[in-house]
Amino acid sequence: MPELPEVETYRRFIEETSLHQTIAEVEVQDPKRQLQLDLDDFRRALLRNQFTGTQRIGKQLFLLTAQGPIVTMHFGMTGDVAYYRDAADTPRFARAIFFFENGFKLAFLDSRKFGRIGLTQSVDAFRLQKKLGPDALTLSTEELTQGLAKKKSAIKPLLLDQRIAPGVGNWIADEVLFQAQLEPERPAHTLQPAEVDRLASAIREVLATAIAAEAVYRDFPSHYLIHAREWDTAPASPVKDAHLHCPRCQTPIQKKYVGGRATYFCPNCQV
DNA sequence: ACGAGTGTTTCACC
DNA sequence: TGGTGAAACACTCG
Repeated sequence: MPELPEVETYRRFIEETSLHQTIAEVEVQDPKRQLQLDLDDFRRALLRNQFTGTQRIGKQLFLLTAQGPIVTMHFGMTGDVAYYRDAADTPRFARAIFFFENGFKLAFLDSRKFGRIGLTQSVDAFRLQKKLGPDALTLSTEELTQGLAKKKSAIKPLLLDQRIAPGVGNWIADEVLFQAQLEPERPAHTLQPAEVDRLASAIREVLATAIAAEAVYRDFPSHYLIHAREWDTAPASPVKDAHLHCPRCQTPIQKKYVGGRATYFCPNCQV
C-alpha cells in the first residue's frame, strides 16, 4: 500500500531499528528485476558500511551510509520493510535482506516485485534526474499553482504526476479531491485560485493525518472518503454497503475510471 | 476461476 | 513537443 504515509512510516521504522550497525552481508533474490545496478557493485558499496540516516521525497526513500553511497528504495505497489533476528522469522516475500553484524536483519518485502532498489551519490542529483517536485507533505499553494500552470488535463491524473506532487497516490488523490470538494475530471486550468488553495491544504492535511495514524486506514477520521472504498468494507462485514455513502451528504459514492485509474467520488459534493 | 489492483515506465498514436 | 491511453511488469487476494 505504499503511498507517502506508508513510506514515511517505513522511514521512521528504519531510523529506529537499522542505523549505525555494520552491514555484514546483502542478499537480493532477483537482482536482474529489482536491483538497478550490478549485485556485486551493490554489495561492495555496502559491506562493512553502515546506514547513518534517512531521507524521503514523495514515495522515494533514501538510506544514507557512512561511506557515502546512498541506497534508494521505491516500494512499488506492495513493498514493505521488516526487522527481525531469527532466520525462522524471515517474512514472506523478503526480496532483499541486509544482514547486520549484530545478528539482526532489515528486509525489503515485495510480493509483486514492482519495487526497486538502487544506489546514488546524491539525493539532489537523484531528485533532478527523476524530476521529482516538492514533497507533497509540505506542498504550498504557490508550488501547486506552479505545477498545474498551463495544464488542461483532468486534475486527478495531474495529482498522480510525481513531478507535481510527489507522494500522492491513487487513494490520496481521491481523498484530497473529496476533501477539497473538487470533481476528479475538472480540467486543471478551470480551477480558481481559491480552489487550488483548498486543494493544497487538503493534500497537506490528508497526508499529515495519514502519517499520524501510521497509515492504518481504519483509524482515519470518519469524514474521510477512504472508508467508502471496497477494500475497507470487505473484512468481516456482512453489510457490504455499510460505508458506501458520502460521509457529508449520504449520497451513494460512485466509482469511475479517470486516467485509467479507479476513482471514487461523491457526485453531489464534488464539483 | 477470474478479475482487479495502492505504482511507474514505455510505447504507439494523435 | 506534449498529452493520452494502453500495455507491461508479477503476484496475491477476494
